[in-house]
Amino acid sequence: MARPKSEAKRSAILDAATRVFAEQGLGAPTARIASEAGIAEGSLFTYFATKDVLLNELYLAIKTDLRDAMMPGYPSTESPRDRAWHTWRALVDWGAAQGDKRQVMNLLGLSDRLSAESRAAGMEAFSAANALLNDIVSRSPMRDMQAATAFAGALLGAMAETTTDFMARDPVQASQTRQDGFDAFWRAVGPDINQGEPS
Amino acid sequence: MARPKSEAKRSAILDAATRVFAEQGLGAPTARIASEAGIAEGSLFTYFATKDVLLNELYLAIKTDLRDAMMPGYPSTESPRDRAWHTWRALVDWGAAQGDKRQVMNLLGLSDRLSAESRAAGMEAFSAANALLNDIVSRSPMRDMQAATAFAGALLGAMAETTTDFMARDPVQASQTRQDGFDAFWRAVGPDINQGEPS
Amino acid sequence: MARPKSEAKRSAILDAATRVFAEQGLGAPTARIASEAGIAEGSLFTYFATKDVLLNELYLAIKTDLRDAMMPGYPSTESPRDRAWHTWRALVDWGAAQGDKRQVMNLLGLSDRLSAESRAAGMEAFSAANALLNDIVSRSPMRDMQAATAFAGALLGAMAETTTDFMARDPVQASQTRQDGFDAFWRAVGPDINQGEPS
Amino acid sequence: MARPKSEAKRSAILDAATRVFAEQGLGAPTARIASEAGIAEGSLFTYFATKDVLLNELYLAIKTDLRDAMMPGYPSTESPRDRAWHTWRALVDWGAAQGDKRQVMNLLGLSDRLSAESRAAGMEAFSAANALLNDIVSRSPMRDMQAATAFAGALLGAMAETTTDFMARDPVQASQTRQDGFDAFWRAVGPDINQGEPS
DNA sequence: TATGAATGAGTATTCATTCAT
DNA sequence: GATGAATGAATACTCATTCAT
Repeated sequence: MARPKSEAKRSAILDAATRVFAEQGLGAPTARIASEAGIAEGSLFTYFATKDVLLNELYLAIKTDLRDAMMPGYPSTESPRDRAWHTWRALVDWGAAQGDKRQVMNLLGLSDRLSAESRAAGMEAFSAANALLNDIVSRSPMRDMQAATAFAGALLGAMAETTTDFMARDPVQASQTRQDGFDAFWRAVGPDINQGEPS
Repeated sequence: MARPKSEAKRSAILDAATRVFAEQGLGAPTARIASEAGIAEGSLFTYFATKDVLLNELYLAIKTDLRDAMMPGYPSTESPRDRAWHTWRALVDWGAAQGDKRQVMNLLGLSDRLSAESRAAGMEAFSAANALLNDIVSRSPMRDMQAATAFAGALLGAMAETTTDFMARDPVQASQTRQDGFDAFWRAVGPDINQGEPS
Repeated sequence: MARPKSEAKRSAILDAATRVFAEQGLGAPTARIASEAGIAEGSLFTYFATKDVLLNELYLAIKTDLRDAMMPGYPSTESPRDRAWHTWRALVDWGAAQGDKRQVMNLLGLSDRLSAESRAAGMEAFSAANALLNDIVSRSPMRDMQAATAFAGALLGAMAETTTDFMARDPVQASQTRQDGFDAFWRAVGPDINQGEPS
Repeated sequence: MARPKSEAKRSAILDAATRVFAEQGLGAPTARIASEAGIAEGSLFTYFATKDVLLNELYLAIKTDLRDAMMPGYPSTESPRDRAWHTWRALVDWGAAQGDKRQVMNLLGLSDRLSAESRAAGMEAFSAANALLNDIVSRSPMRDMQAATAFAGALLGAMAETTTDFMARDPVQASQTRQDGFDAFWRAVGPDINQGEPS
């Protein structure tokens, strides 16, 4: 095969797209992304057939990146609270460190150009987190809710998102904010105080 | 010719824009909005000099609408928890009822076409809510945080948003979900149990 | 209405398209046509929504032009041969005078971008000629053929086309060539010599 | 490495081009042709330096193919009418059997991408037919025309083309149509009835 | 003021051709 | 010679904005 498609080039495009979309929104020209990636305008379409394909694959790449950031050091055998803390910390630190990725992930999440398949695939990446949430919710005051686990997951995402915003806004306090955010989350979703042991 | 430009037409444009942006994103053509509003393509620019002006004024209009929805029946003299509940309920019901407005508000919030002034003006609209949050936070475990009130406000917004999503997804359970969401919020931000009185 | 769509501009576009397509083929850029018509690149699409629409409407316009060229002075009450001669002459003179139109009509006729509707509408324009052909064919040696009239019409078109080519190639002999072509056509399709009267 | 470029591959490209151009017009991508021919995109340019070269050589190949189809069994010693009939039959049968080739030949004939040389070379292939036409025309009513032989040749081509169309349209009647077409041709171009012997 | 035609810069995508492997 | 990735000019069509009516 003559000059195989370079994985490095593919990554360069995804990285460039992340930067450019973060700066200019999803309406940014593909030509801008190509030049940012250091390739010719037309070459982008060798790697991603259309802009929509690029958008969808970028979403998956970012979700995968996030998942990979949450795995290392996961304390499977510790208490739910410890595991929740690990997850929270990874989530929030990733968001703070990968500002562009986080922003683009949100942009894509709201966009109508994301296919249902991509959305579903994006969720699948977090089955581990779901198991944890199940565990937590079973002892939570929310335990009787319909769709309690999904709701808890959504709250986790939303509260972590908020926390990340504040960490980015005031980096000096970042580690304290991270803790405060988690405490709030744990109060909201953690074990029922009148019922369970003090976690 | 005291007030030549018709206020009704201005509203029609804002309403049409809300509908069209919700359906097609902020990239939707102004021509589409004009036709949806029942006016000529060019007339839109009599009311809003550029598309960016329209975007910014739409944001303010929606924020104002939301604020107006939260005022009636506000129980100024009741307990913080009652006032918080009123606020929560208004917020979440508005979101559920005004799906398009909520969606467009989020779209605009993420957009880079929103001026800093608009963003600031959007916040100002909620000074009443801020006073309440101040009150709540002073008795909350978060009381020692930097920017505690702002953080609590952001959490309120994020958790209400999440709750609204779930209410829209399962209308049968909506009123229960609304309550569950509030309970979670109150656990997270409400008074410190070891310290304050049960509100 | 503010500045109504100008019929003159529409014609200018069709004329420009005829010239440009004749010179560069149907692949010629719409931008070229617009500039040739003296309007802005985008204005072309005010008059013809897509290039395909332009192609189809151009075909109809040319066919109509041809039909209109064949009507004046049609000797309805004369002998078939006289009527045939009038038709032939009009056809062949139009082709010689309107070289670009003839060429583009052929180009479009072969193109797969012509809709079935356009093709059908293009034929309808020539119902008068068909009546004449019917008349002629009934006395012709071809009278027993399946689809004799259609076949005779196709031969008329093909032979006139050939004749026009030779007239254009040698203008000095044009009027003689026109006559020779007709004579050949009449021998081929005209009345059976062993049977009918010498027309 | 006496003849490194494979003749088989060259033919495969020409065949593929015929099929693809017939289906999609001359604007079809070279990449499509290459893939249809079972070779790599770039390899096509080893055999044909540019697309225009391919177009011109394809034209010649088709013309040659047609000429070769007309040679076998040519009754050199028979009457002009018999020889004409043989020629007509070969021509028309080739057109009916080789629909794609005929169509592409016409497409190319109208195209401005065909060089004058190719056009001339295409004609040369038919010197045998020209001799025959000369013979026929000398006894024809057209005998006094300027360029009579060329005109007769053009009529032959045009009438055969028309006949082929009708044969393709109604295959059941094909052999009858073939005969009817020839009869019309012979009436148009054959010997002068008042003068020559009944051929 | 209202209208909608006119404008032309901007955009995703295609494709003949080149060239590193 | 064969391959197919790389290139960038070219092209149809869109759309915010202007302006003649």
